[in-house]
Parts: sequence; structure tokens; C-alpha cells
Amino acid sequence: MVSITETFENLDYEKRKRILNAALKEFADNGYDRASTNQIVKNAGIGKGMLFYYFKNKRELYYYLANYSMDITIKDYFAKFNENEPDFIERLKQSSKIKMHFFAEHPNVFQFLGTFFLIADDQLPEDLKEKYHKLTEIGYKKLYQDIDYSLFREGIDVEKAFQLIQWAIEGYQQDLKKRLQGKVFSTIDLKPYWDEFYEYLDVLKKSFYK
Amino acid sequence: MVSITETFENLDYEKRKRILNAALKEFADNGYDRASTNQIVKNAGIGKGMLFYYFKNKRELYYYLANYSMDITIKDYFAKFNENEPDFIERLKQSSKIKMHFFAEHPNVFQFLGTFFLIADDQLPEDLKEKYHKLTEIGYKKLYQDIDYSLFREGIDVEKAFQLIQWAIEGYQQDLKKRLQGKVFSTIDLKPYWDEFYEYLDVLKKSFYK
DNA sequence: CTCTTATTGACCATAGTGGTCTAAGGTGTT
DNA sequence: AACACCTTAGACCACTATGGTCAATAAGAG
Repeated sequence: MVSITETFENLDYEKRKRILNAALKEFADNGYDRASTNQIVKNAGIGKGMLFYYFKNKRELYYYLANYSMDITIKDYFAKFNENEPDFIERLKQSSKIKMHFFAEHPNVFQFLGTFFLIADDQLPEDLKEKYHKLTEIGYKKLYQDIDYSLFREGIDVEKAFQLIQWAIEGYQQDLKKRLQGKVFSTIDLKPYWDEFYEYLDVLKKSFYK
Repeated sequence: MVSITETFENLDYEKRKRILNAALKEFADNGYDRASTNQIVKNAGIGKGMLFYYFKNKRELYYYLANYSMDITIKDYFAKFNENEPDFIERLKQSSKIKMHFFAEHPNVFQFLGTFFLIADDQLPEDLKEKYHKLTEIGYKKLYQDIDYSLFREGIDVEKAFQLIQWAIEGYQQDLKKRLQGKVFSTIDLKPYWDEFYEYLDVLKKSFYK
């Protein structure tokens, strides 16, 4: 007697990867409702029947992916944070590096989570909801805990400065994403983009810090 | 001999509005491919045949909406800009006010353009492509022309500062949009949100300006 | 040889697609 | 009243796609 997803987890690495990636991508690209199980099996190179042999139905598959993605995030994103950096902008710089590594290694997970975080919460089962909330809490701490407020100029609302800086950086990242659209990530020389990014960080430091 | 969309434009205001809004919303919510002409006629309260009586096909309808939306943008957004304000942040503040007015008055156009700007360019017919480029160019000028660079601190890259400030403000707007999600816009007291927004602008000024 | 597990893809009912066409109603002009 | 023309609705079309099932096998284990 073997549980339904256990069968899936006993699959050899390569095949499991193929299925996970096909499914993550399909959900990331189309959202839950519009994601097609037919497309998933096609891209994974398995028969239709197998998907429903490994997973009870579409919903369960989605939950499995959400769980899987969050586990990876903890392991390959949060675990690598250095919380001893007291400089907020430096911490964001570090965060960006880790994020980029994460994207390079798990692009489909990255994209999937991007859409997942937008919808999450409502109809998720309890355990996933809890995991999701724990994740956001950890993320919050990793970013904001033990930041040195005294680096900022006098007389400004530091909490608001945090937000503004973060929004600005997210703006840069989105802009970059748009500029790199269509190019094959692994063929890009990232150096000039990092340099450009650091220049932006420099402007932020010169402006927000004493 | 009457052109096909002229028939549409001779419709009484109320009915034309209903059709436009239903169509704009459908495309905004689902993107071109997934937008359903069946849904549009249903929400507009007209028979299926009429839509294809007014518009040759789905594509032409979409183009018509794009054109219509850009016309409104010029009339009710760009025309209201005051380009004599030399303070960049003040100009963005002004822009936000106009944008909010625009949204209150043409919510469906606003949403439609949001998605339109993301895809635009590729397969658009020449005339629309040109209009679109003209629009972005005007928008650029309205924001950046005749800004007083001397307000910014010494030794920083002002162009980069522009970007960062803009990204930060867009971040705030997105965040606000998420917080207000689900609420009926017309019932919201906007005052506290404007106050909050001004506080953010204050932080930006204190940080980026001398 | 048998029992269990793994695998496939044809198949199902259902729902939705953009677009057409017929038949009718309305309006105005002779 | 008769004709022409414009406007309207929605049944209908061929087509595509959906999530999920199932019977038929193949592979492996003992």
C-alpha cells in the first residue's frame, strides 16, 4: 500500500524533474484555471494517465507544487541570508544576488511562486496557508531585523524609507526583466547589469544615508 | 453606404457606453486571446449578431478599443498636465492626481491600457503603432522636460534618481491597489491615502533633494 | 506463473470558441 | 399599403479544448 504522491517521489530524478518543470511552467504561465493538464503531460513527455496516477487531480498537483516550491525557497533562498549586515541597502544587494542565483537554478519555481504569491491565501488548505504565512514572516525578518536605523538621515521616517527603497529596487528588477525578455538567460553576460544595479544602489545610498 | 464602425458611433450614448465598457473590461481581464465575444455581448446586453454588425471581427474591435482608449488618454490625461512645474517630485504628485481622476472617470479604459501597454507594438497595424509611440513620447516629455536638476544633491546621477523615484512611486501605487482590492472605489474615502502618499513624497524630497 | 505496479492513449461528457445567417421587427419614403 | 433599408436577436456551425477515466497492456518481483 503506497500513498499516491509517494509513487511520484520514488520516480527517478530526471523524470520527476521533467514533470515538475512542465507543471510549474504551465501554472506559472496560465494561472490555475487556465493551466492545461494536457499541455503538462505533453511537455513532460508522459502519458495522460500517469499524471492522475501520481496526483489525485489537478488541485492536488497544484498544492504539491506550492508545497515543493516553498520548501525549495526555504532551502535555497532564505537559508543563505546573512542577517548580520546592518546596512539595509547592502542587505537588499545581498538579497538580489541570492535571488538571481535562485532564478538561475530554479527558473520555473521562481516564476511559479511569482504567480502563487499573488493569489495565495484564500482557498488554500490549512497546512499550505500556514506554511505560506510562515514564509512571509521569515522573509520579513530576514530583510528588516537588526537594521541600523542610524545610517539614515535625521528627521525622516525610516520605515517609509525602507519601503521606498524596496519599491525602487523592485522597479529596477522589473524593468530589467522586461529588457531581457526573450533572451536566453544562460547566454547573457550579467556583469554589466550588476554594475548598473550597483550604480543605482549608490544613488540610493547617497540620497537616503547621512 | 455607411462604414461599419460608423454605425456603432451613431448609437445612442448609453448603449455605446455599455458595449465599450463590457469589451474593455473583458480584454483587460483576460487579454486578447482569452477574451470572449460571448461574454462581451452578454455583459453589454446585446445580441451576438450585433457585435459583428458593428465590428468586422474580434481583432477590429480590439483595435477600435485601443484607438479609443488612446484618444481619451490624450484628452483626459495628458492635456491636463502642467509642464511648468520644475520640481520632479511635484510633477509626479500632480501626475498621480490626474491619474486618479482618470481612473475614477474611465476605470475600464484605465485597466485596458494597463494590459495594452504591456503587449503593444508587435502585431499592431501601422497607424496604431504610430499613435502608441507618439503617446509614449508625449508622456516622456510631460514628465521629464524642463525639470530643475539643481534641486538634487550634488554628486548623484540625476537620471538614475529620476528612475528610482518613479519606481518607488509606482511601487506605492501598486501596493495601494492591492490594499484596496475588492473595495468599491467610489465608496472609499481617499483623503487618508493621499495624506499617506504625501508623507512618502516628503521622505523622497528630504532624501533626494538638497 | 502470478501478483502487483507502471504505463499508455483512446475516449468521455461537457463547455466554450469566433463567426454566420435567417428571420423578424422597425422606420421612413413613396 | 407597399417597398426598401436598417437594426436586432440568438440558434446554429464546425471546431477546439477541458479534466478525468478506463481497459489494455508491459514490466518487475517472488
